Amino acid sequence: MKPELCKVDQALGILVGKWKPIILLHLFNEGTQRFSELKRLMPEITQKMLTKQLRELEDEDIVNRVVYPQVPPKVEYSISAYGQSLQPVLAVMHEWGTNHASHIAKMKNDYVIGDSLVK
Amino acid sequence: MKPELCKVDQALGILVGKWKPIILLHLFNEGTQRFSELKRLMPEITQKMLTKQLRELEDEDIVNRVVYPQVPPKVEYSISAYGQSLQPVLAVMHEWGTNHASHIAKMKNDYVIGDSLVK
DNA sequence: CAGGATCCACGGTGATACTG
DNA sequence: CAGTATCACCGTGGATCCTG
Repeated sequence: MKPELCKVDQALGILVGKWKPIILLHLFNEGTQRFSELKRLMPEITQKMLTKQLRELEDEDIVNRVVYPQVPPKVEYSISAYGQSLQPVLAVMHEWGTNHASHIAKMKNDYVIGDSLVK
Repeated sequence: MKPELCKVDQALGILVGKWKPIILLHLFNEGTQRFSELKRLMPEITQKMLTKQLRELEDEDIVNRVVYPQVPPKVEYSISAYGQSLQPVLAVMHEWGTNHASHIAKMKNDYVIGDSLVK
């Protein structure tokens, strides 16, 4: 079987990107946001990256981009109607991810205790 | 909020890798497999990549690696007890991914029809 | 059989500067 | 304000050869 035929990769494809999950989280939680508001919510992201990741999400019809023709410019981003369908997916991943973090922590801890040695 | 704090990234982290989803799919569907069997199931993967991705999944306690001390070597891989917890996650992603593929196809199709122009 | 070791190409990401 | 343009780095993945 070829990797392209694995549908999991379809979902993975739109989520992969250093900032995409956090961008989606903000749009889901805080609702419609302007470009500058998203930037303020994620101080470490560069404008270039924010633009790029938003464009990619827009191309996949996950987010809506609304431009107000005025000066200074105003652009609002929001989760599209179709994008709402991602919510359960993100919820499952978030839940599993939360548990996984503690699972790995516990594994390492057990090892240290059993070995009586750090590192 | 820092991207590292997004738990979705935890799940993403263990799934990201060109061959990981397909490897997991085979281990879930076909059960325990030898290294060479996995290689045969995925003719396009290189030995280096198969080894690397399996090691990473093993490090996350998703797959078990059992070495039989014999000549020639025999190594079997399987989904770990903990790794089973990934099944619902993959199922949701697979389902969403399947629908997404047709959604995007439909979008492009609508565009072509509405515009009466190809490309 | 199941890797390990190298070398290399490519794309994603970041820093910075500029613009309508 | 909301981008675009350019340059540079680095990790992922691939090709190839070697080994217990």
